[in-house]
Amino acid sequence: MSESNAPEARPYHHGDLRRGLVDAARRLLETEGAAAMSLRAVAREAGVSPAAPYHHFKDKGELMAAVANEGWALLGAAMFQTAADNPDDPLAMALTYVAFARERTALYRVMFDSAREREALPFVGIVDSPYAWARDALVRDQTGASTLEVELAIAAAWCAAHGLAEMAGFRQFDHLKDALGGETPFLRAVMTHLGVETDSPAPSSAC
Amino acid sequence: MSESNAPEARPYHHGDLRRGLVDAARRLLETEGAAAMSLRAVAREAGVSPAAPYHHFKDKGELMAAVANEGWALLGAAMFQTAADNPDDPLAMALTYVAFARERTALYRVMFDSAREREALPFVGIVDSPYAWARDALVRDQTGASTLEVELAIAAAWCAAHGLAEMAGFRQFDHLKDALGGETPFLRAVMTHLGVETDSPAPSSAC
DNA sequence: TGTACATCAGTGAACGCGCGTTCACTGATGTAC
DNA sequence: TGTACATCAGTGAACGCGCGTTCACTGATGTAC
Repeated sequence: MSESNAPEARPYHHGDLRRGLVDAARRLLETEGAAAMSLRAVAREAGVSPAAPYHHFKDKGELMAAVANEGWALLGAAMFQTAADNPDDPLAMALTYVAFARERTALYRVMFDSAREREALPFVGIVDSPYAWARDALVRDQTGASTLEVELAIAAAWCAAHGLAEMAGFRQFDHLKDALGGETPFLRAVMTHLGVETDSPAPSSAC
Repeated sequence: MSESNAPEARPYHHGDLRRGLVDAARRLLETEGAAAMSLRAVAREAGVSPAAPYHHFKDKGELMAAVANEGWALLGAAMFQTAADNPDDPLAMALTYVAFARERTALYRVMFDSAREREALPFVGIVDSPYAWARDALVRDQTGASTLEVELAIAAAWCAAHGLAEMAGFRQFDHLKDALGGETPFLRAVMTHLGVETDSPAPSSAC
């Protein structure tokens, strides 16, 4: 009650500045965009001097990497939840992916760029593996499919989701969204077009 | 013969500095990447003082826009050529798109970002319209398809191509490329998976 | 329970840098007479 | 054909800015005795 409504009159020691910096960075990315995300701005946002972050991260790159990891963990958790709620529904998974990327564009860009160099899919090992879930679902659907075919299917779905996530906001598609009754129907329609379907019975080539 | 082999001892007036700046920018994007592409660096690369560009572009943004236009024109020309060489082959078109984006990553990023705000597809009106070609090919394939369905198909193919272009370099896919015998087979496999096919006889829902 | 001291996590001032942009200028070009 | 002059397209120095990073420092914390 009587305490100041300023940001809590932080004591000299922050408590968990590492966490605070990653959160501040995410906040900045969401509100100001990628260009505004300097180390100094992050420190400012966290209410701390420009030199403070160096007690927790070697350099700016290390902070960015931590932000990317955090982002993948968040997305992983969201997809894990979707998988639990909608078993055997690749479309629902894809829509969760796209929605996440659409809602946090700048964060998603940071995540995506960090994935470029990785050996493994970013999900693996971060959260108990939407990748594994996707693989299992596809294996269940397409009995007899080789590992290679399944991995190809996952790669394809991921590409489709990424492409859609980055393009869904294009003005060029406004009239399509209008015609279909909103953004979500548009997203569903495009993903369906690309073969990502609910409960997909895998259109076999022997028709 | 006797002339210096230095960059031609440019006279005081450049001749076509506007053109020179756009080319210099493209060169920088290809060799140094997006981060290195400052207005000053472009002027330097073009062999001109930092103030010179302001006689041809209002500000940095206007130069970037010109570079993006140039890029779309180049890509448009490449796709037009592909269309001429491989009629009725959406897959070939898609592969050309992906190859262009893969070979000039940074330029493609600039182009893509510039497309975000446009009303119309960037191709339209720049080069005699790969978009129109794509539409015609699809209309030919799927007689009776509504305009909306055709436009949805194009949107989907574009998303797929963009996603693949940005992800094809991922380390995660190395073993898939190896297993399939190289990058191109990998690209073909993914695009096929996403329904972009050579001479596509459009898998109808009445199977 | 109290005191000395090592360790940790902050501060704030300073560094050098490259950026976008502006300014007064000057060299080159072309047109009028 | 020659000269005066307006216009255009360059120059180079300067501006203020925010950046990443380093430095010597100091305040807070916890442990040993």
